[in-house]
Amino acid sequence: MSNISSMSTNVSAPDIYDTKTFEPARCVGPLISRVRVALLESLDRALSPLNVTSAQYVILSILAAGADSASQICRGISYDAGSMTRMIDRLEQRGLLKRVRVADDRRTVKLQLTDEGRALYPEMRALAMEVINDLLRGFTKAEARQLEDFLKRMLENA
Amino acid sequence: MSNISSMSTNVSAPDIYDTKTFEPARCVGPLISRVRVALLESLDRALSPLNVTSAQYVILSILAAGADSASQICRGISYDAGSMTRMIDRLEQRGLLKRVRVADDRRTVKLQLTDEGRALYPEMRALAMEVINDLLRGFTKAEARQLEDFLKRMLENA
DNA sequence: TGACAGTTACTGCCTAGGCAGTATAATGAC
DNA sequence: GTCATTATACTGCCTAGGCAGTAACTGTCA
Repeated sequence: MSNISSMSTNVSAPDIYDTKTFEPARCVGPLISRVRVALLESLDRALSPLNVTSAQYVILSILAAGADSASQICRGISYDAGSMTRMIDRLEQRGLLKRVRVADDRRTVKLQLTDEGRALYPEMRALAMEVINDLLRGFTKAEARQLEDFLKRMLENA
Repeated sequence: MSNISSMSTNVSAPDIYDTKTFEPARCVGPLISRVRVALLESLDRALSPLNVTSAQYVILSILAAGADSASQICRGISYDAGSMTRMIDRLEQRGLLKRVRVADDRRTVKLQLTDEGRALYPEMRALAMEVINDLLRGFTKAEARQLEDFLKRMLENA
């Protein structure tokens, strides 16, 4: 069976779960939620020596990936703009980043890592990588790439 | 490359991500979080006509799967016991379940679906199934089983 | 140019989960 | 049989995200 619609018959792939056998508590939904919880718990534990939470790390990693404004980050990860304001407050208070008003668009505040943020980020990144590698223990690289592919396809379907 | 350690050399599978190429914002971590958000958003949208939230549905589905006490559910999904008390309050107020004190262990309260809960649950289940099937659009059944397997293996690693 | 819509950041309010502490009941050790 | 330990549910407090409303600002278009 192919998951690609036939050009001649236009049939689509069958539904994965059917009414007779669908077990809500055992399908991919709860699995994804539980994996996420496990991941965040490990991440918080790993980052705690640096006095950084997993949520803070997420923001910093997006910043490090090139984003530089609050709204940009919010769009990128569907994060609430109000929460983002307060998250930035905390990160600023923690000394990891700073707000910089820019002249060409006085609505936006540019976000920049402080010296401490720049110094600490590689450590966070290394710890996070360790956590994820550990969660993927026993996976071949091909399997991991396939998992990424599955998740991306689910996102495209949403 | 095999993901099974060789018996003679005892080498383990290589790490999935390495320091040089690891991109925190593009690895499985954020993907899982985003898929979860997308899933819950769709679920909430689908269940809203029934006046049930995705969080409430989750509890009911575990109840329907055989669990019958609060602590049992909390253990099953790593849910906070204090939050569970209030969640049950809401579900009771919504008329979907009821607390039943039992004689053999007077600490526990048994949770039972009300008539309305029993009547409504199949509809919730059908809607949830639709949401997940939609998220898995284009997947073959083999791919979906493999995704489940990947997630279970990650949970075992945690 | 000036009204108007869209964007950005922020604030107040609400909800919900996490954590710590408590009361009651059951269990186990001795 | 009594006392300590554990289990269960609950409560208060805190934190953080979602939503709605606001103010400042930009860009557009009549």
